[in-house]
Amino acid sequence: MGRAPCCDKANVKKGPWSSEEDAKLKAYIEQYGTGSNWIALPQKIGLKRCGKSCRLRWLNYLRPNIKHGGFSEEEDNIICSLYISIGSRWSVIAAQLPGRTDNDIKNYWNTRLKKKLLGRRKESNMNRFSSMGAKDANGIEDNSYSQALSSSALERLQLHMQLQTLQKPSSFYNNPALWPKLHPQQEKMIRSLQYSLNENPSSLWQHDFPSPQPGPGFTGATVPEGFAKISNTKANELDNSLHFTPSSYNSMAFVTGNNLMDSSTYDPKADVIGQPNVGVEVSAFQSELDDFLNNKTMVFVPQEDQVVGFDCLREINSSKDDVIWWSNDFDTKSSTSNSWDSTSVLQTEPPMFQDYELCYKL
DNA sequence: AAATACCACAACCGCGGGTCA
DNA sequence: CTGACCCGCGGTTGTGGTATT
Repeated sequence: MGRAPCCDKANVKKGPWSSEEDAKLKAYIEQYGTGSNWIALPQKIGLKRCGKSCRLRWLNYLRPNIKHGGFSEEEDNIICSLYISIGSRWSVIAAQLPGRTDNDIKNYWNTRLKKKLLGRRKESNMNRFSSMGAKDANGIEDNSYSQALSSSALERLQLHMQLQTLQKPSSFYNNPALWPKLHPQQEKMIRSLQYSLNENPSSLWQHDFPSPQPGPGFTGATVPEGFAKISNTKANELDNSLHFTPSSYNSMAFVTGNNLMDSSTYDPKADVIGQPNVGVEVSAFQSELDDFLNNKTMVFVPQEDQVVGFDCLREINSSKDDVIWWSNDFDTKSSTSNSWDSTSVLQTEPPMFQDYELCYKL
C-alpha cells in the first residue's frame, strides 16, 4: 500500500501562486509564524493549497532576505567547490550561502553553472570516458562503466578533470592568478569546512580506507563484524559486474568476496577485464581536489577561534572521540538518511553502515 | 510572422527520517 | 514497539519567456 497523501489532492490548487495567495500566506506567517504545522496552515488562512506547497512558497520565495538570481563569481566558486566536494547536497550548499535557497542553487547549477563549467569539455570527456569502457568478448565497446556512473558523479568527475586541465598547461597550482577568486572569508569557510570534514572521523571525506587501518571495528582487510552485511552472493555479483562504486568516488573501496579492498592497491578493472584502473583514477579525485583547494595555502590548521560561527564545526570538535569513521558517500539512497542540512552532515553519529550497499559505496 | 527549440525557474512529487501518542 | 503524521530533501516536471529557424 502506498503512502497516504499529505492533503486532499482534489481540493488543492496547483500551479503558480497568485499575488493574493502570496499576500495571505506572508501576512499570516509574519503575524503568527508557521505554527510548526504546515499541513494545517492553509486551512487556517483559507488557502486552497497543500501545506507542503505553502512551505515551499514561503521558504523559497516569500521569506525575508531571499536573494534571487544574480549569482556572484564568489558564489559560483563556492557552489562549484562544494558540489565537487559533497555532491548535490543543495541544502548544505545553501547553508553556506546566506539568502540563497537550496532550490535556487539547484536550479542555478542545473541550468547554468554546470554548463558553464562542463560545456567546453563535453566532447573530449565523452571520448575519454568511452576509452575507459570495457570491451566484451566480441570487442564491442561497453560503456557500462560510464553509464553506471551517476550523472552527479560524472559531473563531479568532469569538473575534476577540468581542474586538472587547468593545472597542466599553465601551472595552475603555481599561478595564484588562475585560482578562483574567493573572498577571504569564503576561503576560510571552505577550508574550515574541509578541514573539519577531513580531520574528523565522521568526515564527509575519508581518504584512508578502513581495511588497511587498524581501528575500531576493523580486522585487517575483512569486513568488520556488524559493519557490512554483504552477502557472498552479492559480493560475487559485484565482482562479476561493477568493480568500482558508480556514484561515489570521494573515498572508494572495492568489495571482493568478503573483503574490502583499498583502492590504492586494488585494481578491479585490471583484474577482470584488463583495462586501465579506473577505480584508482577516480578515487584520486578527492585528494586532488583537496590539493586544488588547499595548495593555495599552507596546511590549514584552524584555531579554535577560526571556526567560531560554524556551530556545526564546534559540535564536531566536541565529540571527536565518539566516532569511528564514516563514508563520505551521500549519493546512495539507502536505508539511512538522505536528508542533510548544514549540521546533520557534519554531526558525528556514525551509523552509516547498515547495509551492503553503503559499505560497497565506501 | 509562425513554428519550433531552448532556457530559466517555480512548483510538484515521492521518499525517508524524526517525533510522538 | 508500532504506526501515523509532519518535515525536509533531492529529483523531476510544468510553464512562461526568449532565441532561432
